[in-house]
This record gives sequence, C-alpha cells and structure tokens, in this order.
Amino acid sequence: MHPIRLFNTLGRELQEFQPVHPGKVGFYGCGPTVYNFAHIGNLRMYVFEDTLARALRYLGYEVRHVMNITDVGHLTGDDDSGDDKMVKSARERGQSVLEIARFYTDAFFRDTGLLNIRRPDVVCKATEHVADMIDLIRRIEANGYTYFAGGNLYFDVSRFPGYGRLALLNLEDLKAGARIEVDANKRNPYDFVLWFTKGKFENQALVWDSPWGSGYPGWHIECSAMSMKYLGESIDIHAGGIDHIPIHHTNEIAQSESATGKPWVKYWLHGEFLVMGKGKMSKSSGSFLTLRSLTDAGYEPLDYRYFCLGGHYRSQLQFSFEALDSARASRRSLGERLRTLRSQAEPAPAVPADGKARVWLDAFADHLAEDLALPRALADLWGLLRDPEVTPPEALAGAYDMDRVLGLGLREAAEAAPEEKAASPERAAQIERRIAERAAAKKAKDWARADAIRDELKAEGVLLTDGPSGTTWKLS
RNA sequence: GGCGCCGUACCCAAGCGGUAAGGGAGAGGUCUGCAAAACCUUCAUGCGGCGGUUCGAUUCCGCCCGGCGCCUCCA
Repeated sequence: MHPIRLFNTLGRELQEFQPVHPGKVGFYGCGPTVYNFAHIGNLRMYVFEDTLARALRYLGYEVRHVMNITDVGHLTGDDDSGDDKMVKSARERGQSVLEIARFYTDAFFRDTGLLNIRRPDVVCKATEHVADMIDLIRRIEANGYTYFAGGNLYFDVSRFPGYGRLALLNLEDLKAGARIEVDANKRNPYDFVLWFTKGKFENQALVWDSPWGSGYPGWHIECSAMSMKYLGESIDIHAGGIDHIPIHHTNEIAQSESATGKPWVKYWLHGEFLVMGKGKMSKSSGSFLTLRSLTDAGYEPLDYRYFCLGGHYRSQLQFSFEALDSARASRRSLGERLRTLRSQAEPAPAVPADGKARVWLDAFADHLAEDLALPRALADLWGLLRDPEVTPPEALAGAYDMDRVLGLGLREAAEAAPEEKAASPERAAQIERRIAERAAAKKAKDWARADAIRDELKAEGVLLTDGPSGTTWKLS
C-alpha cells in the first residue's frame, strides 16, 4: 500500500489518508439524478470518481465503490428550472416517472461505459431504499433531532452542534442572506425536511407510507441511508460536486451523525466544475453539451476522457472545442506512439520491476497518491514513452500498467490496425486498385500522375502514406 | 448581502517558498521524387497589477483590477 494524501474539504487541507479499516476503502460517490441526459460537466465528475477508485486500487487498497441513482421525487413540478420540457415530452410519450428514470439511467451507463468509467461495485436506486430511509429517519427522530410541522418532518439544525462545519457556514450570517427559502414551518432557516407529506409539488408522482403519513423522503436522506447500508455507519470517502458542500452534504452529515452518534465520513472530496465560455454548464440554463453531441461532432468518447485527465479535479476546467481538439490530437499521437512501440517490442511486455521505466512508474504512483494529481500522472506517461533509455517492451508494459488508472484504452490503441476505420470490402478493393495504379506511375517517375491520384483519393477522404514497405491508407 | 475559488506562453494546463511539468498549435530539422505520417530539436528571466514579508515569491500577506462558483434542483 502506497501512502496517500487527499485534500479533505472537512478542514480544507491535505491529509494523510487513513482508512477506518487498514487497506480497505469504503467509497461513496454521488451519482446522477436521472431526469435528463448527463451533460459533459456531469460526466467530468464521474471521470473523477472513476479515476479516484482506480487510483486507490492501483495504490494497493481494496475498494468498495458505491454510487446512488436518484430516481425519486422532484421529477414533476419544478417548472421554473426549464427541465419540465423533458419531463413533459416524456409524459407525452405516455411514460411514467419510473420509465423516465430507467431511460436516463440506461443513457447514463451508456455514456459512462463509452468513457471507460467502471461501473461501481454497488449501484443503488433511491426508490428501492425508501424503507431504509424511513428506518434512518426514525433513529434521528428517536434521538430528538426532529419536529413535525405543517405536515412535514423537519430536521432541527439547532440541535446539531457543528452544523455547517463542512461548508464553513456561519449560522449568524444567514439572516441578511437574500435568498433563503421562506418556509413558515421552519424554526430555523437552515432546517430541512426529512419526510414530506405536503410538498411544494402538487402532483408528486411517487408516494410511500410512513410513520408520518403518506409522502416521500427529503432530498438528502437517500445518501445517508444507502451509504450506511452498503458501507457501514462510518465511511472513508465521500466524493461529489463542489456545489453540494453547503446544502446537500452539510445536511447529510447532520442527519447521519445525529442518527448514529458517530462520525460519518472521514474524507470529503469535491470536484470542481467544467466551465464553458461565460460559466458552468447546467441542466437548467438551456442548452448543454452531451457526450452524444461530441461524438456527433466527430470526437471519440475517450478524447473527452483524455481532456478531463488534463486538469486537476479541484480546479475548474475550461472547455472549448479547441481544447478538445488538442486532447484528440494528443490521444491520437499516443496511439501512434504505442503502435510503433508494439512493433518494436519483441518479448511479451511485463510490468518492469526495475530500470528506467520503474522510475516513471514510481513517479506516476507518487503523483496519484498526492491528491490524485492526474495531470502529473499523464505527464509521467509521456515521459515514459519518450525516454530513450526505456526499451520498447518496458515502455509498452509501463503504459499498460498506467492505463489501469488512466483508462484510455491504451492496449486497444496499441493493438489497433492502422486502418482502423474500416471501409467496405468493395471500397477497400477499389482503393487498393488506385494505389497500385499510383505505384506504377511512381515507378515510371510520373510524379504528376502519382500526385493526382493521391489528391483525388484525398478529396474522397482517403489519406495515403508512403512507407518503406509500400503505401498504406486510412479514412480521414 | 454572505461564503468560497481562480487569474501561469497562441490554446488547454501542472507547480504553490528555492529559481516555470505535460500536451496541443507554431517554428526548425531528419526522412521523402514531393507530400503526409513518424521521429528529433525548439518555444514564458516570466507566472493579472501595485506594495509588503523573506537570503530568496509564481508560490506567503495586504490592497486593486478581472473572471467563476455556491447560498434554489444542479457535478
């Protein structure tokens, strides 16, 4: 096991990682709310969670990765968010809320799969854990942290010392804070609902029976309940988006710890936003980019993954197509390099135990262990591949090893044929004929003729490359 | 109004007290009939501005300018 340091939002500092149970990591990563397609900003978050789990494993820890799927509540209503259109069109297709949830859940895993994001060990849906949530709320209630008002069960923030510590909230400051929701039933503006029987949404689609009446759970309880169910009452890492610090995670801590009476999450890791042009990409502000829109524009999903790896998870990442182009060019170049290495790697590559390659691999591990410094780790990959002192088999084996974390499909890239983009057999034969024709022209030193054929093919989207062993081609 | 984050070359982006990682683009070169590809080399005395602390600051402190996020579902 490699020692690791992580930046804990709780305390805002780099801390040495000491899991509750040595060598084992209970990791809960916030999952999607499945009421729309994930946009590339969301996806950045899941790339982060994925690389974190991969890195922990690479560094010798046994990881149990749990992710929630939020498929409950607030699917109807919320009409000022602009998402209504999505729901409405789904409704027009005669689908239920659960069908919508299933549709977007499938879409989510399709996207994450394309990005080489490994499926977490446990994927849990909120709707399948309402009983667990009710049990947890009962414990909170039994411990005296709740009150019932206006049909809803509230969490009483004033009973929980240290509320808001994660977010550095100052409860005294909230007064003038312009936009706190006015809920006459709340004793304190920061109180939040654990169980609704009367919500702001008239036609809540899903309701369950509970000791407090028929209704549905509050926004925050699912993560507390499910993380405890699958990881125990104290977990090592909880990761999520930076926007969740002040409300969602703050409330999760309050309710979890008031139920169990013990610390809940040891290390809080928060990923920063992907920003584009004038600000973050959000579901509610109209148009946003999906993975699909990138692939439609001719990019491969892993180009986007590579792009994400180029920035540290705690920094905002500036998205642009220019930047994505750069990522694509880098990844292609990487593939080219690996293919060359593979053709030179005589012995079957094995992970280098010593030698110069080991130096790069050690640096790679050290960088991962230092708050998941993926940009550094990526630079180590380039260093390994460009180092003249590293033999081709070592370089190749080292790259494959690093790819356990990077997830860039390096082995596939190395083994891909140059003409990876296949044409139909007829088309291929036709192209081969033209090449043969050109070869004859070249032999006769009829350069004009040879160049004309090359230009014609280029215009048709076929790129010719003359090499020592003849001419190869690929579709552009 | 409150809280937090950030400003590094043409672009993306690391570094966060010891003299600027990496990638892309650009430039030069090798190779080639010419290209393309590949490979090699090169590319910030400088890190928004002004002060301060220090032997030494891109890194710490203060102020200013500019950008972003959260406080409402949101990664």
